[in-house]
Amino acid sequence: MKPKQLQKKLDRQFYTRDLLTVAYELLGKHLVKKEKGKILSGRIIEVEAYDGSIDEAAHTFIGKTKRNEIMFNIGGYLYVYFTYGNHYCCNVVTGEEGKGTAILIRAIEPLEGISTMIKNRFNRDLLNEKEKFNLTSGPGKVCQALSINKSHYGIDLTGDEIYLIDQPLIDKQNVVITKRIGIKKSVDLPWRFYIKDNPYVSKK
DNA sequence: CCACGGATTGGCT
DNA sequence: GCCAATCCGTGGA
Repeated sequence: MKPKQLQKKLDRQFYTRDLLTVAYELLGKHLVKKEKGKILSGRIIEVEAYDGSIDEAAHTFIGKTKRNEIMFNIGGYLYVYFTYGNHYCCNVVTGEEGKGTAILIRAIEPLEGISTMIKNRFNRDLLNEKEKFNLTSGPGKVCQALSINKSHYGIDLTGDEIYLIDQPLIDKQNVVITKRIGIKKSVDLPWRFYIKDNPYVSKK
């Protein structure tokens, strides 16, 4: 890790650009969560883009509701939703105000605060070999490991609690662009981006 | 008020 | 690979 003063937080301008551009560029960036002085962070390995204007799988396809309203903000806010009765998933809102676009963070590679993430995920202090890559290899897992829940809905990512740190993408030649998974509508849009061969990529 | 299904996960076959 | 768990948001009556 670089010393703190050399780290550059991604700013509003980064998030307000085109959905797919931001989705691609999120790969390799560091996601940071601060809570009670503890820092939890990881490198973004896998994302999916959602655009309510043309994409039936997006939560904003039905228009603005109380649940999805933050997705219509200008880029740089956190959209957290609850699903399947158990899981939270977090998204980065992108674009200009009113677009209804966001990017689901599907997997990260743990960097800082790993022991806390283990505790958050499994309520234990140690992992067996099988669990090592099970820590943050899915959208629900990422939120559980970082303790992200509905209380973080709408957080401004240019603030100090949850934010992203700029990093060069060292796997540029290893980015895979393919169809999204776990959805039933608009299944053919190639809006899933991940780093090939990284062990934290979620299933398939 | 009620019915339905989901941007998932983990356990079992 | 298959499937149940679990509950809230959404839409229709």
